[in-house]
Order: sequence, then structure tokens, then C-alpha cells
Amino acid sequence: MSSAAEIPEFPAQRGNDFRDTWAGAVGSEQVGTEVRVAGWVNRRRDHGGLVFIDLRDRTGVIQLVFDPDDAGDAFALGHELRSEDVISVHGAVVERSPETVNPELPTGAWEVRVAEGTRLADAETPPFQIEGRGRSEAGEETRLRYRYLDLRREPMREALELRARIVRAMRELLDGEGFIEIETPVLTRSTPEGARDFLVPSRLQPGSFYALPQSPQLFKQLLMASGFERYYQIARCFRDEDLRADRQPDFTQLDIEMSFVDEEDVIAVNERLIRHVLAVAGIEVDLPIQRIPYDDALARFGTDRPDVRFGMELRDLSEALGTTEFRVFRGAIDGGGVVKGMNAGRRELPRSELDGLISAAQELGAKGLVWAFREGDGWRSPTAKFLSGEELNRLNSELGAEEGDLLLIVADAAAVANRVLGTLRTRLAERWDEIPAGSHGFCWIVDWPLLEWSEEEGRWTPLHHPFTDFAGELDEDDPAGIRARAYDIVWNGSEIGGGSIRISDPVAQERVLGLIGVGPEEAEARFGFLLEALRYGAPPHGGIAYGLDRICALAAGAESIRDVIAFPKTASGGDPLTGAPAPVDERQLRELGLAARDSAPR
RNA sequence: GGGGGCGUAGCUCAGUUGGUUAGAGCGCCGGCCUGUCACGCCGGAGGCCGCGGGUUCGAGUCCCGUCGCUCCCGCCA
Repeated sequence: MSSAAEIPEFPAQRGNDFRDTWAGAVGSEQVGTEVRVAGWVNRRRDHGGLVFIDLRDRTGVIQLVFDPDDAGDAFALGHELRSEDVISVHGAVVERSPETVNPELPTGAWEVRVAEGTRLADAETPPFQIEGRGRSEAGEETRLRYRYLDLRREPMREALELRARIVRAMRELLDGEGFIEIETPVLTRSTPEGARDFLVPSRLQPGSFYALPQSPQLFKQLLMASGFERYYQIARCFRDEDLRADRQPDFTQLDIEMSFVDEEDVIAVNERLIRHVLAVAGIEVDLPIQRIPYDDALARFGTDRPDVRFGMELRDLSEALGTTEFRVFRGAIDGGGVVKGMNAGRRELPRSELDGLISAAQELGAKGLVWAFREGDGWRSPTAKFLSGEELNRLNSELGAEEGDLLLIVADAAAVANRVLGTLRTRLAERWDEIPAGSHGFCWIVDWPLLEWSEEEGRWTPLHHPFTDFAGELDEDDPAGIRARAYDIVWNGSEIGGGSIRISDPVAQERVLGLIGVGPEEAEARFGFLLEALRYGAPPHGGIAYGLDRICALAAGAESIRDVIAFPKTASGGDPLTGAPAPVDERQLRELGLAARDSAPR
């Protein structure tokens, strides 16, 4: 879909020895004139007495014709050229005769008849084909090993151009709304809370370490205390956690913070931002974006990042099954868990696929999965015999089951039931094409709990971060009941951003830190600079941070954020191109006071 | 940390119940070709079947281990 027409901002090329025109810009205006174009040999079609070359540069492709009548000495070059050679040629732009026009190509009505040309660089045969969109792609490891070649491919060029347009649109809107772009440090202080930090040893202060920022959170709050009022930054962030298709160890956030605002102000600006930014990807966003309370999201979709493009909502069946004697359901309910179900609609599924659903549920941590097809007043299901007719009836009505509908039920801890059904819901919708093509679903998740109990750490931990403000009074005796002034923005089931109103009162901040087990001394040691800044007069403030890579991936229709990052890392955190991470010299380690212990005498 | 999938020619893949000489398409090399645009036709080269061990008369195929890639769970304030 790329064409010079979609890149109108390309300036005219200043004529020099290499070229005076972009390949994608060759058109009717130049017919009858001579141009010089330069780029890579995308493809060669050698007819013996006549050679066609598709010349590619960033703007597109133009056909060159090597005809002995025009080319003279340069004709030999046409035969010698190989894929990906770099050339510069001079020749006349002509209109192609009607039967030779290529309607597939934006420049397909014209060609350059080469009069003279030079090979600027020889190319070895690439390890995979650069041209030929839509054909099978090389494996990702090969593509990353030769990323500079992979980036020559049109889909990659388009993805990075789209990313650049998205970033430009972000700056456009925010600059227009009075925001100021400010950079914050990359070498900063470790504040172990949340993700694992990447550490950088200090040479000047042996034994001490910088940490790479997980986000500019504290700095942007300091900027609010400084009175900048509206700040943003395209910020690189770093988290030393396991990777996913939508997670890299270094990634990019659009980080935003505003003063003298409440939730409504932040949401309003950000809805304008989202609409403006996605317009460059041809995506229309209707405002306002629906808001779903956190508890409802979990109840209805089993997740705090619901895909709202389709139904198949979850139902809690525990109530309807109040007196059941079926051991599996009884056990879950009595054990503080739930029985939760989903109507997957009218489906004919072979036993093997139903078994597949069960193992999927088990992989997600469930003990099992009940499947059933509504048949008359009852069920066709191995589980039917364990339930009374009355119970089957009630389940059918709770799930709105009609004849032939497939029902899926999980009895487990609420978290497990939600995870399993929430995951199956999206997987099945994708497999069954239940999601309208080209549709986009946005929602804000609001009314978050401030804290959740971490069994692993044996303490309350923040759902967002410990600087999130709370709604109403802070009841320290009921941590679970405290609501956060937080909001996440979800696009097609992906969390693309999250933020909150921050605590601007130092006393309240210390109380919240206390709730998560950070006492006054520790708070002073770790976040003293923030508490101090709050004491010097900090305005009420709040903001948001977006995962820029995720936004670009969704906008580009890419499956992984790796496809919108120029030089991404593999799932094990490595870069096959540079070989990072890599061992370093003993000398470097010594300078940092990190020399291996075995260099000392035993 | 745990689970699933994959690893065969430069690339993408096929390879039956373990069977003798491991295939295809694309790419590459050589030849022919003046209107192709995934040009066409003829010919050719190219393999540590990821690596190590085992079972077997015999292993690309079965078993164990290991490495790499990938997806998911945990984790990601």
C-alpha cells in the first residue's frame, strides 16, 4: 500500500552525482525529461537483448529499461547487476505504452530508459529474499541476525514509517495543548518496587550502581512540583523481566503528566490524543470511550483488559447452584471459589476439540473444564448426570442457552476461573472469526482497588504503583476496600496505557507507603527526595503512560511489538545481530570493581 | 522457575510403519531469449537432517540429554 503519494512530505532531491529524483516520485511531470535515480536492485528481468531492473529506494520502486539502443556502453551493466546491488542511473522518463503498464505499481505507467549508469556497491546474495511481499517470510531469528536486510523489506519500512507518523502525531497534539517535552535521566537510582531493575555499575563510586528507569514516574512528579504543569516525553524504559510478544527489556513509553487536574481532565486530553494519533493509521475512534469498573471487567470478561469487540460474556453461576451436590461445584463454592460459565454460542465441536479446550484450561491452571450443549431442557454433556433437572434448567437460563449452544464452565478460585474463561473467550472468538474485521474496541478500566494481597510477599502491594492517589478516606483497617484514582486504557484486549491521579500530600504518601510495608525510615531512604518535594508545595497532579510499541503494533496490525521496533531482542533477551549481551574484558570489570573472584589467590 | 510448539539445502517447507541414492518451491550459478514486471525455457551446483549420547542389522524418523528460536503461565509497582 505504500506509494510516493502517501509520503507527500518528501522534499525534492537536490541534484548531485548520485541522484536528483526519488524512485517513487517518478511520474507524469518528468515525462520527456531526464532524471538520475539511485537505489537497490529489487529485481532483474533479463531478456537477453533487453533488461528490466526494478530500482528500489525508500520511496518506492521504478522500472529501469536497459535497451542497447539507448544504453550504449551501459547495456552490459544491465546483465551484470544482481539483487541488492546499489546503482545510480541516468536516463529519460517515458510513458509506457498502454499494454505494458503495470497497474500494481504506483509508478507502473512510467519507466526510465537508462542512458548511463554506475554500480556504486556490489551486494552478496542475501540470506533471504528482500522483495516479494506476501511470500513466506524467513524465520525471525534469521531476520534479526540480518536485521539491516530485513528492514529493507517493504512491510518493515512501512511499519517504521507508521511508527514515525504516530510519534509525530503525539507531539503535534500535545504541543498544541500546552505540553512541554522534557528529558529525564537514563542513569538513575534503583527503587526496588515492581519490576527487576537493570543495574549499571558506577566506576567513580565503586560498589554503587545506577539503575535504568522502569519509567520516568518519579521525575515527572518532580517536574510537576517544579511547576511545568504539562509535561510529556517519548521515554525509553527498562525492565529486567521475562519477554513476551508484547514485552521487550527496553521499550518506549509516551509519558504524560499534568497539574491541577482530576481524572476527568486527564481522560479528556487523552481521548483527544488517542483519536488524533490513530487517525494517522486510518483508525477512527468514537468519543467518549466507554468506562468499565475494574470489578465489572473481571466479572464480565475475566480480565482487566477486556476485548470489547464481541460478546460471550462470563456469568457467575455460584448463586444459581447454591445447593448443588455435584462434588466439583460444591468444592469450589465451599472453598471460597466460584463456578463461572460462558455461553460460546451454537457450535458443533468434535470430541477432540472439546478435549483440546479441557487441556487448554488445565494449562492455564484449572483443574478441569465442564462442557455442555443445551439439548431440550437439559444438557448433552458428561457432566449432565451429576446435576438435577432443576439445576440444569437454572444454568441454561443463567447462561441464556438456546438449543445447541456450547456452554463452558469452570469451578475454581475466582482468579483461575477468570483467567481460564477470559482466555478461552478471546481464543475462541479469534478462531471462530467472531471479531468483526476492521473493528476496534476501546475502554477505560476505572475504579481499581488500590492494593492487592500478595501471598508470595506476604504483604499488600499496589496494583499500579505506590504513588497512586486513593478515593475518599484512607481506611487503613480495610486495605482491600480502598479504591484507587487510577485508569487503564485498553484497545482490542491489549493494555496500551495506564495512569492515575498521584498523591500530592506528603502525609498521605507516607501513610500509603506504610500500608505496603514501607516504614517511615525506609520511605525516607528510598523516596525521600519525592516526599521532600511534596513538602515544598506540589500541585494536585496526575497523568498516564502509554506503551508506544504496543500502540504501533496494534496500529500496524503486527502480531508482535518486535515488528515495529527497528532492532528488537529475542525471547531470551539477546540480539542475534550484535551478539548482545556479551562477556566483557577482565580489564573493564576491574575498572568497575567487579573483577571475577577467582583472579584472587585461592 | 514451569508448560506447549519448532529446529531437514541460502530461504520456506515435505519426508509414510525405522529401510537402502533425503525431496519440492523460491533463491543461487551457466546458457538462450527485445516488453517483462513472481518474465519464460534449458542445464547445474548446493545437505554435520541443531549438537551429544543411546536403542537397533539399520535412525532425519524411536529414547535420553543439551543448545537455540517461539508461544503461554508465573513474573511484568
